Amino acid sequence: MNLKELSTQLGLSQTTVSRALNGFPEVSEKTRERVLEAARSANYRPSPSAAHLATGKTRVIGHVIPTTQHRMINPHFSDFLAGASEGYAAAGYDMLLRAAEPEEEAAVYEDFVSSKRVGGVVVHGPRLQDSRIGLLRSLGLPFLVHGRTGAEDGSYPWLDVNNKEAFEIATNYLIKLGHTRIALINGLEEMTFAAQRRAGYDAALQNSGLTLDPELTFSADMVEPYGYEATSALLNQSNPPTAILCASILCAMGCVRALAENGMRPGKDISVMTFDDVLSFLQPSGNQRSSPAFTSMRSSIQDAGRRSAEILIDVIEGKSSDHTGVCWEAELVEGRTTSPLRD
Amino acid sequence: MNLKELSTQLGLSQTTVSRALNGFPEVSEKTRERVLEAARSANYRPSPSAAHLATGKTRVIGHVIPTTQHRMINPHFSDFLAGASEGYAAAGYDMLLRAAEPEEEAAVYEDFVSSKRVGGVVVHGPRLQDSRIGLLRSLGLPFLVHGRTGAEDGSYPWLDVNNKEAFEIATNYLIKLGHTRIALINGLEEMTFAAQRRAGYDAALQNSGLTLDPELTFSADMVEPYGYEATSALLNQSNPPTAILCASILCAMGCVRALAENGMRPGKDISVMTFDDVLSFLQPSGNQRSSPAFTSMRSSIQDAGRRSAEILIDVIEGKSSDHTGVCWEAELVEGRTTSPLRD
DNA sequence: GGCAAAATCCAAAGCGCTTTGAGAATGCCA
DNA sequence: TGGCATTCTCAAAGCGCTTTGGATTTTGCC
Repeated sequence: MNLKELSTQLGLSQTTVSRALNGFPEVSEKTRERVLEAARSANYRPSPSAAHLATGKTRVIGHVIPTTQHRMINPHFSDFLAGASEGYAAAGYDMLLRAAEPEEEAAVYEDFVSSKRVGGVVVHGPRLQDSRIGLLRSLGLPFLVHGRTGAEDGSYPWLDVNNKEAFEIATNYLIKLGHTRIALINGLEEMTFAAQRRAGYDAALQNSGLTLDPELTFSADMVEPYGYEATSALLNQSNPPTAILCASILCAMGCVRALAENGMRPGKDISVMTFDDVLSFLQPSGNQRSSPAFTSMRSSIQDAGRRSAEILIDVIEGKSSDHTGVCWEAELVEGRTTSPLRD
Repeated sequence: MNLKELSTQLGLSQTTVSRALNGFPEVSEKTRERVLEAARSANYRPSPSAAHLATGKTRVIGHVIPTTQHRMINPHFSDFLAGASEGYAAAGYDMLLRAAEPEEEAAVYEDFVSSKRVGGVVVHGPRLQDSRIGLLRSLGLPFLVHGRTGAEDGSYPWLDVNNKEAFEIATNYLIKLGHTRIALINGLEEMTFAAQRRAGYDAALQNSGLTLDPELTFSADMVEPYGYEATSALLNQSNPPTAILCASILCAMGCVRALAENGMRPGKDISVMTFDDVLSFLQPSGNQRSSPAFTSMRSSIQDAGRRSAEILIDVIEGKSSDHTGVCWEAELVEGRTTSPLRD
């Protein structure tokens, strides 16, 4: 069933039917009703390709999946996508995914533009210095950054968590509990989010007059085994920390695993705090209770995905161009993995 | 830059240029070279929408993301997608994602067909009785099932792991170690994969003359807190198991967490085995070693995604229609979480 | 009742590509 | 050198939609 068939069936022109379906004012309410009803019962869907060709607009948002050498798929990334896809679906948009090596990413964006495949893209994992912003701007491809670059100047749309503030709060929380040797198991510090977290951690320590011990800080991809490795290394030190701050709940789980192997209980023998992206597969489902119950700074990455989708669509449709940047505050959640320093 | 511009620039007709680009034999090698070079230097990309309109074919594969009430995004799902998107990218295909409530899934497929959005779909999470196969067949939309339905009759393409065999092997492995009280923390048994795993477990116990204790088996979504809950419940029983078999490494991690809280060490005080989908974010990255080192049945879900993509593309392009079903065997990996039953 | 204005509706062009059916150029042989 | 079979190239139609500019009908008002 296409427009032509539908319109002859209705005894109307294609113009009128198209206008009726797209909500143009030139068509009477009565006719519109009749058209909508016919379209519904005939199960008519306009062809997105034809519409794209005619209008130059496409209701598709592109995301590039980085395929690193380790084939590491960031679960944070997939939860973000899940949220975003809900946002898209609600607005009648679709999500297009393309796998690419990091060095191919620029070529993918160029391909998106010259083939007119997508109406906009979401940039993932921004770095302090990120050439993608300049590229996308020069390509004229609408975009939204999940996170920020280092030199974020309000000149492009982004959605981010206030990572510096979050880690300053977390570190201060541990300091207030009496801890002075606080380890940081951070993400890759070339990434803006991790650099900001580091800055928050540093600031809190300095404001309290504590010294930064380089032996207590780690920086790597936030996977479970990394949390395990880093914690094992910490426990082997001559003067181990009394509190550990993790950048992701995945690291935190690896951390707890290492502690358990060494007979240490988080919240009793040592304090553990983490940033919690509310990853879906770590949440209790159904009527089960009990999560790891970490003391954490919490901000749902899935919600961020949903909101990002909405903002980007607004940008593409020119509804509100004043979205330059949105910053969310993380929430402090007190769990059972922290306690005042003993003796 | 479009075809028309490119062809006038070359002093050729659109036909010739199109044929040169698409590898038709009617054009001389010399001309083809010239055309390809010009296309490259002009950074020309044909419009997928226009090509779609002209040919009726679209190089896009659809995936439906189920958005359950718990907003649970299966990390197994996302690792599969990561693999699949690599397979698509290699063949010049793209992946289209659409979020939908489970009950909307059928409507999404109908929409895909009537709007001609995709050239095929991958069906995720097949159940023993699954109406989607019949629907897709009647819609004439090419598809591949990741997994199988219960009544798999070789009449549709699928890629699956031999789950029954895998869990029979795993259970037998534990039995050989002397265990007789073996718990199963399984996935949702309405799903085929979980039902098959259950069947393998049952078969192994029966073949060894062991009795099935319903108190030792659990069935739910495979998230970490579920593994924790189930294990906690098991440890509270009057006659707790001496071995636990988990359906996912996520459950296994929850299981180990519960054990640790109760002062039990896997591989020492109790044996733990799991199915390992080789989830990327649990793998050590870089030069770190050490994973949880579970004794496990292993099969990479990311590889499955990649292969699924290849098969589905073959089906769509009519290259090989004899792909009715592909069954992979899981590999037994001996880790440090199992040991012979003591006393 | 008559006329302008408003409300409806329509034919046709065009988006960028593929592909059919036919024409021009080339090579080969007698 | 002429005639025929190949080889290469082309103009034009069509895919399903939107949108311009114009035609037709209805309405409002004196």
